[in-house]
Amino acid sequence: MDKPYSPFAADDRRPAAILIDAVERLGGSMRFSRDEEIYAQEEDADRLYRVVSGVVRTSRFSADGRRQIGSFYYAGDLFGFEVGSRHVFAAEALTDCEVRVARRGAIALAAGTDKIDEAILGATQMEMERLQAHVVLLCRRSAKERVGAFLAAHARNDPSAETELPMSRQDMADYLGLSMETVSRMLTRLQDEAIVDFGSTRRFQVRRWPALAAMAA
Amino acid sequence: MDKPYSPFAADDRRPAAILIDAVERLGGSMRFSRDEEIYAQEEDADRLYRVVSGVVRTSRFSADGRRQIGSFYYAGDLFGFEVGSRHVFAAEALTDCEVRVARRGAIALAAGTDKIDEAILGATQMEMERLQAHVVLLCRRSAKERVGAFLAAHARNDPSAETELPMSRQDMADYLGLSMETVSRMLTRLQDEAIVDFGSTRRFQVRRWPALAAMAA
DNA sequence: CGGTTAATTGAACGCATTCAACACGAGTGG
DNA sequence: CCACTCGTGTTGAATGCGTTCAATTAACCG
Repeated sequence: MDKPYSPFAADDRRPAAILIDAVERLGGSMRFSRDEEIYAQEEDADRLYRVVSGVVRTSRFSADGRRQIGSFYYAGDLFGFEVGSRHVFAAEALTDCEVRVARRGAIALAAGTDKIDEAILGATQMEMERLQAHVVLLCRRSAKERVGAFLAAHARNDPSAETELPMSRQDMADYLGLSMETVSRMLTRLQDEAIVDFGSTRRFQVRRWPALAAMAA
Repeated sequence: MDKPYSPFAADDRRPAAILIDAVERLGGSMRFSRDEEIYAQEEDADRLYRVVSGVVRTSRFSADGRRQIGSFYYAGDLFGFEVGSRHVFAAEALTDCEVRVARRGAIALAAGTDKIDEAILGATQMEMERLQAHVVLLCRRSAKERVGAFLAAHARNDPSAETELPMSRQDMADYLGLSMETVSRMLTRLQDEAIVDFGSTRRFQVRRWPALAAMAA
């Protein structure tokens, strides 16, 4: 099993091992093209998903049309268990992607109900940790810090390499609770301060990791 | 068992029934006076708690000293299971209160590991729903809407009765991601618009429920 | 009562938004 | 190969919302 990479996951991913395994063995493979819906807001949440390749985005529209991005999921990540019996967020393919899907019932049969509950609990708690960190980020941090933290999360696996951002500025904005323009401004500012260096609009290189990492804390 | 009241809980609290029961039967009773710590940030999370009387607040200090309030828990609410093995938030008595406490291990022995995992999973998912709603609130809503939603959540059980707010303006501010002054200003504004009516600083009556409820959506 | 903390109000500031114009890149067709 | 277009991203200027700092008032508790 290849080591999963996710900028948003907590470091310890052990509890999910059994789920990853089960989805891998019992799941069917599906392909989605860019912007295609994987599941809808309010849809029954009786499946577990794992990204094989590409990137998935979860989002939610409020009554007034404002969009909130829940998270981004990368190759190796599990998703679709964020909440109770119905999905609060919809999931869409951010890029063309391949996803493995397994019914919860099938996993429970194969692994035992207690095992799956324990594993889902572990995975859910990791997700919750991320959410709590996100609340703090949104509540207590400036636009520059939010954007910096976002870049740091994406670069953290290999800060010396060039990092690709698969999502649009609008996606970043809707995740960070900012306007697209502010995201753009903060990016140029981080660039002006020689903290990062954007080769193209969606590729960047970290110049001063300590300064960037400090924003993620 | 009296019906639990919590302004922040999701409507369906069924999954937690077994936990409530277990904590009730196996737990010991503890009393805390105002502002006393129930458990600390980073402390081991091997216990489950249930509020018998009074109000509990969970909070977290970041490195730079800024405080974030996680949630408030009222009589009947379970808390202490927000996340993995260590508490991310600390818990304090907001008012003098009585709390029942049980070790997870004891509950598992009595109810079976699978049962407790299932129940904790259900409770965790409810907590996550609240967190997701909170993220949307913080990301996408104005100060007035946030304060309105907060009041609506507290008044929703009995919108025609007078509602008491047990927490300070600063607590509200740290929960809503606003400054204390802004909270105060928005409250007077809601009062000026005849949406609510404050008899004293911590007691209010809803005047126009539809207008207030609209902010909670 | 006086002393203390909590809450409100005012004024000035600053950060992020909004609206608008412009730049850039990829793809298309002449 | 260049002109054109469309989507995406950047930049500028003006506005406004929420913060900050400071002063005042209200509630609480001895």
